[in-house]
Formats: sequence, structure tokens, C-alpha cells
Amino acid sequence: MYDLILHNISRHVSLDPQEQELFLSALKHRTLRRKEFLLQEGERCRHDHFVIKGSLRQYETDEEGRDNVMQFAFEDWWIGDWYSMLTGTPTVFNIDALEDTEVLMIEKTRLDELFLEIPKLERYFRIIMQHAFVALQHRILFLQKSAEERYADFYSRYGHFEQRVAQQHIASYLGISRETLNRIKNKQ
Amino acid sequence: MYDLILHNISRHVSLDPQEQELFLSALKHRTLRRKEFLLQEGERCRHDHFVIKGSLRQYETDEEGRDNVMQFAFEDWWIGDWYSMLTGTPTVFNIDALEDTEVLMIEKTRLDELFLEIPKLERYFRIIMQHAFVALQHRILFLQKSAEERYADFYSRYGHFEQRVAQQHIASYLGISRETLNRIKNKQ
DNA sequence: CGTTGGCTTGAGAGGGCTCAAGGCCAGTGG
DNA sequence: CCACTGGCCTTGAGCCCTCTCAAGCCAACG
Repeated sequence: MYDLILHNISRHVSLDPQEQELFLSALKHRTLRRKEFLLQEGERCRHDHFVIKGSLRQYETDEEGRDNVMQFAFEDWWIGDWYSMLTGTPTVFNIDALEDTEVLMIEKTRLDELFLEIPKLERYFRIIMQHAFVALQHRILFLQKSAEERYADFYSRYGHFEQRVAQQHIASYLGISRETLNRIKNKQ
Repeated sequence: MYDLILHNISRHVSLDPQEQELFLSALKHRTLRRKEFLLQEGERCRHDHFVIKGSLRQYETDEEGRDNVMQFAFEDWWIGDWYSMLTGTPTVFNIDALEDTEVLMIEKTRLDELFLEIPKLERYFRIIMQHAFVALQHRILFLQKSAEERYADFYSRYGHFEQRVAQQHIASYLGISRETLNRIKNKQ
């Protein structure tokens, strides 16, 4: 159960056995059925979540009732709402499971304590935050391109996940309509 | 010269005098004339930069020769290319000065050393990274909205900077054409 | 005072959206 | 075991928001 997260951490910092133990003891395990919510608009997000099985999508629903996908999360990814965690305000996002899913969750307040006890853990979170930041910059650049180019970029990066996500959700992630995405895919 | 950056840091962590001294000794000062480059496409980005006077814009130039503004930076903001810093690869961005500008720069390798010597400094960078991440998420959400809504959101957040930046650069930041932005502003 | 850079305005075109209808499949319950 | 239903994908037609191209204007500056 903990192999995936320990391996993920070990790619960036090396915790000694006690530190690993301490960190793992702060985690809670949670399973979700397909379509079940991990977080709903209006709630306060108090945990960050690490996916060990399945997949989720994070999205906001706008005034016209349209869903805008902020991100997906598969095995080995973190997901949560840092805006809500940092400010303590209710989230604007929903996070729900696309498949039957298992996550490890850590409370934000506990994590802040752990950062004092295990500086290397703070380093780990700094580093993955930097990577997440860079990924969003890339995405913003691609949102300036045509629908076709956005899909091509998505496919080259995340093509292996494509079967696991409904086309309409991918379209929303790319900022185009489902119809347009469908036409692109059926072109050649 | 160092007041602004020390005050910025103190909003998130409190360094003791020796730590402040150590950190400040790692900084270099640089001045740029309007239109001068801080970073150019193809170079490796080895420093992060903190603006103490003036303003800059970070942008990529695409195949059609169009500039896409990634972000602006004013006094009290950090700017650099983390992708290039993390991977050691040449940057795709240009950063140039919109006004006569002064920055404090810190070498990435030196910063990594300082993180070991001053854990609170690592905390500071983790925190500002989280804030930057959240800001990009917000921007992605707004890139799904109409040209008018994007400008309204920009105005409410950064309206006080508007006079300091050419309209065409704001248009690029918002992902719309200069003409469209102009029409929006001259409507009512 | 000519040149350059940025803003303004008009006209036409087009990429992608909306609306709508139909098809396909998997899951469910009678 | 099969009909039904809901969810998702497909395809067509028309429209609209925003882009592109083009020309003119103005202010700053060397």
C-alpha cells in the first residue's frame, strides 16, 4: 500500500526509516467508488491526497453549469485544492472518481507539523510543487494554440491514459467542446 | 536595497540576523535598461530574480513569430524560468524589461546549498511556489472565459499596474488579440 | 521633423461553438 | 434473457466571437 508513495518520495529525497515511519503514520487510507466525490464545492479542503489506484478529476462548475476540468490524477499523483488549504476558504472545485479509486490522505495541519520534524519532507513538497508549477506554465502556453495542437500535445504527454477518461472530460481539460475534439480524432 | 526582499520573506518565515546576512550575501544586483533582456531563448536559466524596481515580461515566441506572454513581474515579485533551472535545459522564454529595472539575483546552485543551511528559506520558497501554483490555476480557469471576462478579472487583480504595461502585452497575457482588447476597453 | 511604436477603427473571414438528432453500448430490472 | 434506459460518442448545419488584414492617427524621441 505504501510502496508507491515511498518510491515517489525517494525520487527526490531520501528519508531514513524512522522518518518514513513517522510520515506513513500520518496517512489515512480512503477508497472511493466510481463517481463518488473526494471533495465538493463549498467544503473546506483540509487534506492533500495521493492516488494509489484509479483516477480522479478536479473541476469547477461555472455559472452556466459547465464543467471546466482543472486536472486529472492517476496513480502516483497528488491531488487537492491548495487554494482552499492555504486560505482556509471553501473550495470552488469538485473532485470525483472516474474509476474505483484508492487514495492516501494527509491532513494539511499535520503536514505543516511534519515539515518541522522532517525538513527533507518539506524539500520533497517544494520540489513537486515546482514541477506542478512548470506543468501549469506549459499548459497555459498550449491554451494559446489551436484545438488540434492542444490535442496533439495532450496525446504525446498523456496518450497512455486516454482510454481511462471520457472524451468529454479530455475536451474540457483542453478547453474545447466535445464535438470539436471528436471531429479532430475522427479526421484521419 | 534589501528592505523589500527581507520584508517579503518575513511575511512567510522569520530569519534571524545571521540567516538574513547569509542569504543577502548570496544575492547579486543587476540593473537593466528598458527593453534589455534578462534572459533569452536558448540560454540556460541559472538564476532566480527578485524585482526591486521596474517591471519585466516573460514570453515565448512561437513558430509564427507571435509573442505569448507567460507572466509579468513588478516590484516585490520573483521571476525566472524554473523549467530551465530544474532540468538544466535551454529556456524557451525571453524575459525583458518593460521599464528601467533593478533585480536581485540568486544562483540556483547557491540557493540549493542555502536550503541545507537555512531550512526556513526552503520553507519560504515552498510557500511562494504554492502561491504561484494557485495563481496559475486561477489563470487557466479564466482562459476558458470570454475575452471580456478575462479582462475584467485582470483589471480587478492587476488594474493598478495597467498604465505601466503596453495594451498589446496585456492582450497577449490574456490570450486575445490587441484589437479585441482595444474594442473591449473602448466599449463603455 | 521624420521615424518608430503603440493605439484605434473598419471590414471580412474562419475556427470552434451551439443546437439537434441519431447511434451505440453497458448496466439494470422485470 | 431481453427490453429499457442512461451515458457517451458521432455527425450535420448554422452562427458568432474573435482573429486577421489594412489603414490611419498620435505621441515620443532622436
